[in-house]
Amino acid sequence: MDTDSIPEEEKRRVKLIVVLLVGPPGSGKSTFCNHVMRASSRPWVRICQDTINNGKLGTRAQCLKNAARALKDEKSVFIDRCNLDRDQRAEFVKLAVSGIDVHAVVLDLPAQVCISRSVKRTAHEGNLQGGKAAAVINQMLQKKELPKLSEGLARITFCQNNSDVQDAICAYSALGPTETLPGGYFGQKSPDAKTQLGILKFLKKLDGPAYPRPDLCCPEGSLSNHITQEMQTRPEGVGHASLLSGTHLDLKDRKHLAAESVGAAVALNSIGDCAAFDNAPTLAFPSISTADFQFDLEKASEIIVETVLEYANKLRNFRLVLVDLTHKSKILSLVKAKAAQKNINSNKFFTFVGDITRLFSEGGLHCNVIANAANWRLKPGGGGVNEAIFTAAGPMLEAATKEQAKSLTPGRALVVPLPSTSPLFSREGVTHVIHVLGPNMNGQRPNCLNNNYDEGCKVLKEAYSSLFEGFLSIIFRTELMSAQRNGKKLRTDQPELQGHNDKFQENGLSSDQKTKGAIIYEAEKNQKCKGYSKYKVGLVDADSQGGKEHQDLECDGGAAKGWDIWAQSLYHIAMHPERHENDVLESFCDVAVVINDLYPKAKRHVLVLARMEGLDHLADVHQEHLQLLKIIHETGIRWAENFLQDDASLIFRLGYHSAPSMRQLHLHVISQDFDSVHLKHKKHWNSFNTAFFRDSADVIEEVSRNGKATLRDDESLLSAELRCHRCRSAHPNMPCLKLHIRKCQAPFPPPLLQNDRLVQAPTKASANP
DNA sequence: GTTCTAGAAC
DNA sequence: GTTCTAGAAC
Repeated sequence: MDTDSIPEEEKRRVKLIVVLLVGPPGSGKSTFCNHVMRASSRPWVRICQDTINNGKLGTRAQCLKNAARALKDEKSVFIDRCNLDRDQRAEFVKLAVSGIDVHAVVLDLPAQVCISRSVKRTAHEGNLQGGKAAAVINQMLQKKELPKLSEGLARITFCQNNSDVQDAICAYSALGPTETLPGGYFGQKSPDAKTQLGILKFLKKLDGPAYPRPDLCCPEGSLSNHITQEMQTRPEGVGHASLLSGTHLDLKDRKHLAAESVGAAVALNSIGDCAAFDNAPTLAFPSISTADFQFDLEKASEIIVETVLEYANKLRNFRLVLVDLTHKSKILSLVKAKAAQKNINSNKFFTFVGDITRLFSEGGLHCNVIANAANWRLKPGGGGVNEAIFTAAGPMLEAATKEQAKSLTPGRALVVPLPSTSPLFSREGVTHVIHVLGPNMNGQRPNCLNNNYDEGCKVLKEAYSSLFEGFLSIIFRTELMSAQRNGKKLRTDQPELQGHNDKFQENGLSSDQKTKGAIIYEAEKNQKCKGYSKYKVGLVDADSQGGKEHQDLECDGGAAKGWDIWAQSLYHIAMHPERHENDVLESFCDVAVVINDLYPKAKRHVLVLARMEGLDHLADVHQEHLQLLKIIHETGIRWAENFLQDDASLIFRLGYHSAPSMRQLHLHVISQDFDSVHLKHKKHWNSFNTAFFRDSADVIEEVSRNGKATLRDDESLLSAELRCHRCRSAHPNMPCLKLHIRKCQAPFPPPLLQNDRLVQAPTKASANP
């Protein structure tokens, strides 16, 4: 974005950032910068010492000079050099003056990875390639000194694998010109480590707030034993978090904070699995209705665990944290016990003792969303969590809330994006507050249910479902905003879809976090449906979707569910893209994965896989997956457009097979030349050129309107006569058809030219209305 | 999803 | 001889 296009008043608020990339050659520093710069709406300058001198190696002084010049031009800066030790970083840290933050992004990938990348390079800017790379990198890593906040850095993000890198790219890509990221340590790494430390070592050596590992259950007996022993000797109320935050913190100055695994029975598969959740979107929530509203604790804990269980498998990478101020909290013990019984994944759900308004600053637990046990008037005061949150957030929370709704009914949740000026945002990294109103059993408070627990349990369940739905929708909207920031808008002129777009723009992480439309989340009342993001704009009546034949989307943990082994390869790639690095073209913000079709049926044919359990095929798609469908669509469009840059003569169609052979929802992005040796059978042709193929834009429209897509999976479509997709002429067999389509240049049938079903180069599109 | 095979149809 | 189809195996 050109700074000239930023309005004057905005310009004054532009928040500049200097990001020092820290990592040896081959760690992906330049790639990181390029990804962010391509996707970001903020102006960036990449300063690379390897090329700064007219394309040749330059000096640190030149880098500094260029950085200062870029900042003067109100451009944020990437310092793309190794920056491996403190001295190398020091001069750049001095660029931090008023209004300019200096961050570090540490690309701490295994040395072998960096060496292997460097060895393979053929055109590295610094001419470090081939065999000498290994020696140089090993030498450099000997001197590595991980950065610390005390050097003067405002934020340090540690990336230890590709997934961490992707997350960091997303975080920086999503930053508008006036935004910044919360300060502190992100990711987990002891700044004192020279090499990858054993996990216990690095947990004990953190020198500042970092994510604690409350959920730590190590498969190796030695570690868990060690921790158990330490817990036995620590002062009461001081849990893992304090232990993990290490010896540099004065425990006396801290409130007693304890993070506790609620699923201790579940051992993690590997330490890597723990790390995957460190940067996951996290919702911290208090127990609803059990304090002032005097709801029965036993029943409440049952409902919490039951609802968490339903949501825990809906998305791969997020965390839910039940928070209470006191270690002796009965509700925490009850929930802990019940969650352990149910074997809930302790990465995704755990309890935490602490002040919900100071989880990061005092407990090192970063939660980007917190829930408020609100009152029906959505007003501050009244003590408890409500008063604490309104006080900590400042008056802007009341104003932001008021803009959205004046009151809340029991069982509902209201998502309020927090203005970036709020201390909760800047200090704790909280981007949204979700107000929740639970059922009341206290005669001294409004809407008392007089011990009617049939109704009470129903309402409490709705309250938690609404809360979790609100949280998941924030994740989806954030992903979508990120997609839109890539400079592409959803390709649809459907008024209904446009409306959804507007909603996202209003309620996503906009630069000033302002919102207009109110989104009230309500639980799906039909217990048969386990959908999770049904939302409506404005204050709406709670109505049931009643009678809809929703499928149970519960996760099966990877079981075949009737799919043969050969049909599961896409599923495995979607669930574990890190294990298929050679196949994965792009992993988009943990939501979608792009791969080449193994047997492409055209010159260009890629698949966009949904990274969500339980979405085996189009039949599993419902209203709650709308955002995901849009992200997949957007990703597909982006790939089509990339291909068009290479070959403007191509035309793409995006869609789903009504009844795919392979498990895991996947979007086909396929060029319409159908020029491929793999296109052999009638079934191949008809699966892309009859109603069996459902255009992505139509699917989105149908799901948005009807909550599901129309499927045309009758076998007769696949065995229908062969017809050219352009001129509709019939052909006796595949060779004849293939001969014909090679030369047929007839315009596409009118239905294909509507609703953006075809993606083509702009000049072609205008010539082919 | 693919490959392979056998037999039918042309 | 070539193409198509269906079924089995993976």
